[in-house]
Amino acid sequence: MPTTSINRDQLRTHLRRAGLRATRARLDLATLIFGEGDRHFTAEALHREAGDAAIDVSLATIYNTLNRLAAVGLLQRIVLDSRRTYFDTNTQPHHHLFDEDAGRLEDVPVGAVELNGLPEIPDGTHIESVDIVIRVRRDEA
Amino acid sequence: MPTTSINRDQLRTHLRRAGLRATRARLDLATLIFGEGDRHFTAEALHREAGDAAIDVSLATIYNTLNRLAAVGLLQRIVLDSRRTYFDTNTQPHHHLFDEDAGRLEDVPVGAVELNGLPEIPDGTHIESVDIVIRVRRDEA
DNA sequence: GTGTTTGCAAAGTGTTTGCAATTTA
DNA sequence: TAAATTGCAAACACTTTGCAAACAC
Repeated sequence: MPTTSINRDQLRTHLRRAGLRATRARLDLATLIFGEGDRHFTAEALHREAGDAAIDVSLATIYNTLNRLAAVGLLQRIVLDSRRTYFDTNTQPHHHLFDEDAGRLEDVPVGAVELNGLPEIPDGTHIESVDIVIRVRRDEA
Repeated sequence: MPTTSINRDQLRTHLRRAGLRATRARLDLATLIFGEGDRHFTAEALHREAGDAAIDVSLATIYNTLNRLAAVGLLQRIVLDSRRTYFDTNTQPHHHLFDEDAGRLEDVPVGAVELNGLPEIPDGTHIESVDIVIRVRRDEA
């Protein structure tokens, strides 16, 4: 039994701690989402995956759940373009590498990028996040 | 007369060089867009601004024009969230600071951020861009 | 003249919302 | 039982597209 597997009780606890009711839909989705290490996915992809796993959840509930999980910090939202919003189970600070042609998103550990010095920020504000996205494309043939 | 002002002939040349026909709509829009130094704006904002300036251009043409200008490198596109796509007249490498509460986008000169080392990128790909967005929020009262 | 661009309205996407029915605690 | 959540369909905001008329070169 892999150490990464998570059982329903643990998920239930996770949800409760985050102030969310442990409904069937959320437990089912959480199993998919947090079942196996770090992952990136879109709402649409998760919906498809749920369907394949015979988990019957509406797209509205997918969005509802993802938004809540993101709001409580259990997921990170990454917007790549006006058509693609990904969710990331890795909520530690890190960056992203996006393959525009394959539409694939990968984590880049913070260590791989050294960032020195940040600009002045406006008075009365604080930094919420520093998002770095490295976009790559397939070389021309 | 400020040195930043650009006249129609210069704009006409810019467009031609980029392989775009210098139509009335494009010249009018280019005047707004490139008329006064670096700026950030959304398609919607530009449409409103055009209306205010008695420039009669449809939203479809705004998008069409912005997309072409971005495609030929005269504008940079910046996606901040799934609802907001900004265009930036500054096409030099630089980063962005986004005030989430005010919805305001500012340039951050490359010099203000020192980026050392980038991750390995997949074989057969090249880096298209490295986008850094620093998101700030108003401090709680 | 010929190919490009425009404007309109209509179609698309991805996401959110209103609300009654259901489920959770 | 009260409050939260679900599912559906309808609404949304932003963006793109099809096509005939207008225009640039």
